[in-house]
Amino acid sequence: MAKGRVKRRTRAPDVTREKLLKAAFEEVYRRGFQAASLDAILARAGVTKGALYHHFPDKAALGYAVVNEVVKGLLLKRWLGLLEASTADPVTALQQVLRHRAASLTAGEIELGCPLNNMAQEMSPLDERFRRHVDAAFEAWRNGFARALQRGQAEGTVRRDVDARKVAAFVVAAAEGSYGLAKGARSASMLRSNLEMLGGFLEGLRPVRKAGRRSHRGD
Amino acid sequence: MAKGRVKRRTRAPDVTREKLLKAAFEEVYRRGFQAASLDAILARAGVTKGALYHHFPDKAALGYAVVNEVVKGLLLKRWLGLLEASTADPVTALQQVLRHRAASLTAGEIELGCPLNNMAQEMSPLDERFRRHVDAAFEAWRNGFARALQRGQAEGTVRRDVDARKVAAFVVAAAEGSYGLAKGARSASMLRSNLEMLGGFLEGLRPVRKAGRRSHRGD
DNA sequence: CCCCCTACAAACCGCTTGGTATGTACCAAT
DNA sequence: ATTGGTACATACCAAGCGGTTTGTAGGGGG
Repeated sequence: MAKGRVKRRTRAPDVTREKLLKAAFEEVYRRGFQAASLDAILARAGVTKGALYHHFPDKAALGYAVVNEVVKGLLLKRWLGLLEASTADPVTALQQVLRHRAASLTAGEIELGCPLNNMAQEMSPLDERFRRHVDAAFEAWRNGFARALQRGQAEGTVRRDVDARKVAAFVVAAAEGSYGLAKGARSASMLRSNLEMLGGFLEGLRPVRKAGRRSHRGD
Repeated sequence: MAKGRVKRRTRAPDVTREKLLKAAFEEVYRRGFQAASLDAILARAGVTKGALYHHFPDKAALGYAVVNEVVKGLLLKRWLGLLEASTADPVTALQQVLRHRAASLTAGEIELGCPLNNMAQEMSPLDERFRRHVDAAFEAWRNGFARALQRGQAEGTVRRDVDARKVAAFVVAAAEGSYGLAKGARSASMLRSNLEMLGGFLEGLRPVRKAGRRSHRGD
């Protein structure tokens, strides 16, 4: 055969690794993890199997890395970034986050839903390590909300008779459920409506400042 | 048995069809639709490919039938059966449904989540017909809740300043999200806590009475 | 009785899959 | 200049996939 050079670009293993992670994320986001083809990922990344199996022992490890190094950061940025930067009380700040999410929806987000939730629903029952990686990301999310609420409780802007961690878990669940339903219905308006409702629920977390306490549970 | 015949059981095409649907449901529920192997389904059903492809044109059609003839009915029975049978006001009835769901959780439900939601999340972006079948089931669910709330609005047991359909969608979303998060966290207590929170949210749907509150006690 | 269509069983097929084996260009250390 | 490990590319493989083809037992209608 001829001497034809195959122009091997200068070595940059970390760049290759990130190209793999990005391509894997995109493919997994569209097709799901199990249905995501390694060949499709490699084509998208512009590398070959040699590169993949040099950086990752197998497909599962690539999936774990996608969760830890791509999806987790993306989610925390989206849901905690604005929250932790805000100086408002946590209820208001959370409502701002919800409104900002509702205002900046993309078509892809409606169609494909939340990448973390997708992987959670698909892989949690099938791969315990997958489940733990995903749950760690969810826990970070819940903790971010819980810390904000606890701060509000300390500052007196959030009712003290609620369990901040339980409320945080509920808010995350309601948000994920809303994304999921909207994805199934292909309806951005349904998602917006649900996020608005969730904001209304948060309103009930503000302390009641009328004289005397009201009990929501009968006598 | 001198003859050693391969006892071909008497013809019962509808029985065969239901065995296929049941087996397909179980396999899809565990592995997801795409990862569900036809061979595994057939082994579970105790029939062969000839039977499958006699009753269904392809794998997708089997999936649609599972949604329409298995999952949809299961879901509506679980979430609307008790609701529509109840004579209480819709808020109370919905709270009863949530409590009943929380009380009758199985280990499999925690591990595998909601079968309809699983299929919705996996297949909605990949197959438009799948999405429509799934969405029809979700719509029936939302409509069931919405009708109950509208009845309550007509009877004066539910606030009239809320959009019953939007509230219904939110409740379904919150419930599904709760199942999903609990599945990822493998936590029955988290699911129960979330369902309880959702019940608390429903409490806010009761009409506000300026002079004292309603003190009608049921059960 | 004899059809003959229904309701399967069994064998088979092309293709894709995740994973491996092997070869080689790059580059820092010697 | 030689070496040697790193960072890939290429070719290959067995297994499993959804789907098709072919054969045939069952049983109601004539």
